[in-house]
Amino acid sequence: MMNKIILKEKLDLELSLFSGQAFRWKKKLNWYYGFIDNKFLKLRIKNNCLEYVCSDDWVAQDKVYDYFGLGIKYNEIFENFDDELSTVAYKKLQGMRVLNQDPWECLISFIISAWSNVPKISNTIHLLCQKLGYKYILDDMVGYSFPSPIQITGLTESEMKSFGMGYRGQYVLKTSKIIEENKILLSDFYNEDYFDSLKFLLTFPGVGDKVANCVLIYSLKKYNAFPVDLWVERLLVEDYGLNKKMSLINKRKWGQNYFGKYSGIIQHYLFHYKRKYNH
DNA sequence: GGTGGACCTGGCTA
DNA sequence: CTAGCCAGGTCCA
Repeated sequence: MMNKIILKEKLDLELSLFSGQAFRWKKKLNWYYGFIDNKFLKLRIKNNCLEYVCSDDWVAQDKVYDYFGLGIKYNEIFENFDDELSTVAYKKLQGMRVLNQDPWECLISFIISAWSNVPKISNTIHLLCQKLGYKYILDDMVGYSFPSPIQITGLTESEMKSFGMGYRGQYVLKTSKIIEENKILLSDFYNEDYFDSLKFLLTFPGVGDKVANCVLIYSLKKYNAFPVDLWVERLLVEDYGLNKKMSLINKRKWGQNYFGKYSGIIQHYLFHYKRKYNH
């Protein structure tokens, strides 16, 4: 059954799903296949509507709406912020939304992402899901749900290695154990502020300032989170005149201070713009 | 508190 | 085809 959401905000699925914030979406014949609220579905844009079809389980409209953060008015954010490069990036990448992904999947995905590259990250996550996830079928596409913490704790080191996790395998295992043993619900951090959430995320092995800020901006709605990766660092030095030697944390703080309340959303535009157009 | 190396591994490019 | 470089960083000394 087809579901429709009328769009008031601009939404570009290609840019939103393939700008390096999510790693598991697949495109086929104008449909984008993936998981929202842990259920397999497909999406497309048609006549200013976001259309989606679920596989087995129903996905509520507000979950899809929320996944793309459609309640946030990007026009206001960028119009109220007078900065040349941000404006250029915004115009060039209109419709790119910062996603609100599942925090657990996001945490593990970004631990895996450290010092790696997107094709490899996607492949590793895919192998993990294929091994443990629940299998869904929609049309001729197969999807595997993201495994729970307790499922991951059951894996052996050699299995982790076979997914291509490298040294990150230990981090993923340990983090899963901590979450499982302490019955931690990452969704509780929707109600905590940025600083407390950051402090807590940093206690997990394999989670440093960059990964923590990714989890905060791409899943926990902390819109002032500001991940400083290689690209953003280059951008801050080359385009905003920061001293190369400034520490990563101070670069992050500078970004949050300069770009303001929605610095994380602006960051994502600048990040993708820099990577795509301005090597 | 801040700094410099080491680090699994596969994709990518010469 | 193969070598060598590089990648959405983190940890530890």
